[in-house]
Amino acid sequence: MPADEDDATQPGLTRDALAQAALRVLEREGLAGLSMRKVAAEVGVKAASLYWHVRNKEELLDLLNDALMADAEAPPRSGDWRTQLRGYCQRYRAHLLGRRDAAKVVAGRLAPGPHLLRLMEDQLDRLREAGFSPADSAMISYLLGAYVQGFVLQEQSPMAAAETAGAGRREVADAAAERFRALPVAEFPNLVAMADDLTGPDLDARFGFGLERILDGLAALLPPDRR
Amino acid sequence: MPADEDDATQPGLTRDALAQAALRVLEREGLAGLSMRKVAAEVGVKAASLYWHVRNKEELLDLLNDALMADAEAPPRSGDWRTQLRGYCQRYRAHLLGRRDAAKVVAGRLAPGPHLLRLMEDQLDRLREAGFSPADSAMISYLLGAYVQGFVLQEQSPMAAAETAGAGRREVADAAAERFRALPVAEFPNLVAMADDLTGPDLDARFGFGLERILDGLAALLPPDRR
DNA sequence: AACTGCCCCTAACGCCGTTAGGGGCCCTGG
DNA sequence: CCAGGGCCCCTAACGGCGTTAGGGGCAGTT
Repeated sequence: MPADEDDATQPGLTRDALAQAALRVLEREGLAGLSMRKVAAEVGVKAASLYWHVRNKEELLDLLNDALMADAEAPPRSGDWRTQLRGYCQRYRAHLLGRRDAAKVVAGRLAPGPHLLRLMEDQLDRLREAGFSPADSAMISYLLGAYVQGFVLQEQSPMAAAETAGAGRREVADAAAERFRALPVAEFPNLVAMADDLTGPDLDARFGFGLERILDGLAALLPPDRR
Repeated sequence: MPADEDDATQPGLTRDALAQAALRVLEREGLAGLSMRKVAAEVGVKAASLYWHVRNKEELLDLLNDALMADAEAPPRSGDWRTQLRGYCQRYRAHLLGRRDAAKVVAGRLAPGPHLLRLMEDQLDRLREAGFSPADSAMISYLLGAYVQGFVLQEQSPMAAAETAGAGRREVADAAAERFRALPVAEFPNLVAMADDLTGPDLDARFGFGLERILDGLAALLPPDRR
């Protein structure tokens, strides 16, 4: 009977191998298409066998959540605090955007995995070094996380929808702009007038804009000589 | 045969009645427990019948999304722009927090429903009035939305998990703090030291902190005499 | 009276998460 | 050498899910 499916069947199944398999299934099928049965098949095993390694799907998603963060990198430790913090947020966004449905997996998961903890630790360290108080540093970390995750969640979901349909990123934005323009002008004058501003496809610029506003606000917390 | 279930069976089924039923099921069972079959039962009908009124579950979720925003209220049009904008964000957060799984339903839904459009229109109006350019106003609206949704998503999900388990909001926070404190100090000195700051249960304060930073950043966009 | 939409039904498809229970395999201790 | 026991996978099944096909009754129109 032919046995080997693709890979790590050799050394027996590890939780780590499961996480990697889940990662591949996520990339291929999206979060909605990620099922126990498919992950099991990915490692060459039947669905029920997964429950030996994992309590339930929720726990598998925790593993997946951490695996998604495994190769996230902190920005170089050079430049002022603002440069470093900006680097953090932009890398985080790019990282999430680069993996299918990553924002949906990450968002609202209660416990950060070890890889994310490592990043948080480093980020807090830099915040302290920049001169923020411990309490402020913690809140800032939370603030930045909420912004980046919220932003990516909104920009990544339409991409997922677009994959379902045939369209690309550009078409989705155009369709959205069209919907705004089609609104009754009497009732929604601003939405109609700003349709292009609201739906413009340059999400990088929109993300950067918000980020700079936040950084401006953070700078005001520091004594003038440390800004 | 006894027929009447509870309500709107009288005038025939409307999409609006469907949305209301979905809202009730959401409140009772949470998003994970919201199924076509349950919504159908809620209106006294079998599951397949829903497909006469709605293309698929996704479309029902769109209706639900709008229904969730139906009774959201804009803050009073008094005070300076900062007061009004703060009111917007705090009301939005409170509104989402007040309905079970609302953040999950709203997050990443591509098309805002009519009720949300009305709020956006009003918010844009006030931004313009405060002196922000059209392009800036659009980006600011997006920024605030991302922050509030991202924040609420992170704070509401543990509540959902807590419902599943037996714990309350407080216990969840304590458990999280315990996890941070239990980390190896050598590797995560900041996380251990700031465990209380990171998991403190006063989410209102944490939300307010981030919000004020953002508002500070926005103020810098205005000419000094309009701040 | 026949027709035509409207609105609901039953039945079924294939998928899902999860559990019960069984059976090989290998390591260990007698 | 053999018995026991953990480890790891299996088959089979449960109830629930979204969705579709096809049918039927009831209204209003022609």
